[in-house]
Amino acid sequence: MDDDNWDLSAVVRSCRPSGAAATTTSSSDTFSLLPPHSRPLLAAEGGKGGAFVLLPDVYQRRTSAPGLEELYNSSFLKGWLPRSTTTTSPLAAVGGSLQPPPCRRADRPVSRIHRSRRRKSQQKKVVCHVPADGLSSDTWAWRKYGQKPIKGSPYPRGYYKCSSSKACLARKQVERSRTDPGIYILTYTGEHNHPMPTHRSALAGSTRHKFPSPPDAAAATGDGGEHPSTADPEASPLSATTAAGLSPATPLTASMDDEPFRSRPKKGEDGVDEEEEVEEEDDEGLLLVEDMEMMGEDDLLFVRSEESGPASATAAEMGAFFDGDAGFEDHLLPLQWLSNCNSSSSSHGCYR
DNA sequence: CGCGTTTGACCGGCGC
DNA sequence: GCGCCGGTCAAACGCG
Repeated sequence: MDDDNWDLSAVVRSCRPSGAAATTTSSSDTFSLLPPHSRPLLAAEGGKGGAFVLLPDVYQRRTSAPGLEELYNSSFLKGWLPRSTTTTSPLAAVGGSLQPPPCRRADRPVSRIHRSRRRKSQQKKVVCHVPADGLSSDTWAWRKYGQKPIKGSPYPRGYYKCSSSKACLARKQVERSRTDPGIYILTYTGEHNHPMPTHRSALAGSTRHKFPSPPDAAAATGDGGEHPSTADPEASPLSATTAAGLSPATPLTASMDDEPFRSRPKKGEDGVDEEEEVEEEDDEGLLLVEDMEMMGEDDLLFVRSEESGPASATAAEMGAFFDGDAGFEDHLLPLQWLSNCNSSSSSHGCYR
C-alpha cells in the first residue's frame, strides 16, 4: 500500500520543475514551490475512451477536498485510478523483492528471473509526457543503466535507476516522443524506498556533461547528441542516444535540458541560464507535463496538460502533488486534482 | 577515487 | 515452438 504511494509520488515527483527541485524536500514545501502557472489538465483514460478532466488549482490546495471520496468512489475514477492501493499491486511485489545478487554475465544463469520483471504488462507504471525542461526537474537521483533503440521510434530509450539507494527499485525510462521531439516520455516503474534526496549529492558524476556536447550533433540528430563521450551520431541514427538518455537525474545541472532545448527554438544556450529560460518559456507551456499516465495492472491514468492552455501541469507539479506523504495510498491526490478541477478553474498564475 | 555513462550481450516476455 | 523486442546487466571508460 504505502509502496504504491511511494511509487507514484516518487514517480511524479521526478517531474518537478527545475527551479524548485533543489531545495524542496518536504512535500508541502514542494508543493508550494510548484509553479502555479501550471494548471494540469488531466485526462483520465480507463483504457479506452478516455475522459479528460481539467484540473485547475490542484496545487493550491492539497488538503482534502470534500467530495473527493465520492469522486474516488465513482465509477469514473475507478476506471482509471490506480485502485491498486491494495496490497497486491504488482509494484508492491516488485518493491518487496530484492534483486538477486549480481551475477556476472558469464554466471548469469537463469536466475535473473526473479527480477522486477514480473509480467511487464502488469507492472504498474506512470507515464508522463514532459517537455524537455520538465526532465530537468526531477529531483531524484537517477543513474542510467541502459539504453536501447526502440522499434518504430527514431529515438532510443534510456533506462534509469534510482541511484540514491541500491535497494531502491524505482526505475525510469526516458524516451523522446517520436511525434514531438520536444516532448519526452517518462515512464516510471517501481517505487522509491527511501526519502527523496535533499540535494543531489548522489548525482556527483552526472553533472559532468552539462553542455559540452557539440551543438551540431545534438541539433543534427535532433535529439541528443549530448554526451560528448558517447555520441557517435553517425554510428546510428539512434545515436540520438542520449536523447532519451539524458540523465533526467541531473536535473539541477541540466544535462538533459541541454539537448532538448536545442530541439526547440531556443535562445541562449549558456547552461547557466537554462533554468531561467525555461521559466520564461513556461508561459508558453514549456514546462508543462504534456501527458501523464498512470498505469496499473489494467488501469491507466492518463493525465494530459495542454501546452498553452491554462490547464497545464508540469511534471514537477504533478510530482509535487504526489510528493511525500500524500500519496496514492490515500488516493486523494488524484482525487484532489479532480475535485479541484471541477470546482475551480482558475488561477493559473504564471509561474514566476 | 568515486560515480555516472556508454555499450554490447544476455535473458525473458510476448506475439505469431 | 520460434523469433522479435524490450529490459537489464556489467565491464570499460570518462569526468570531476
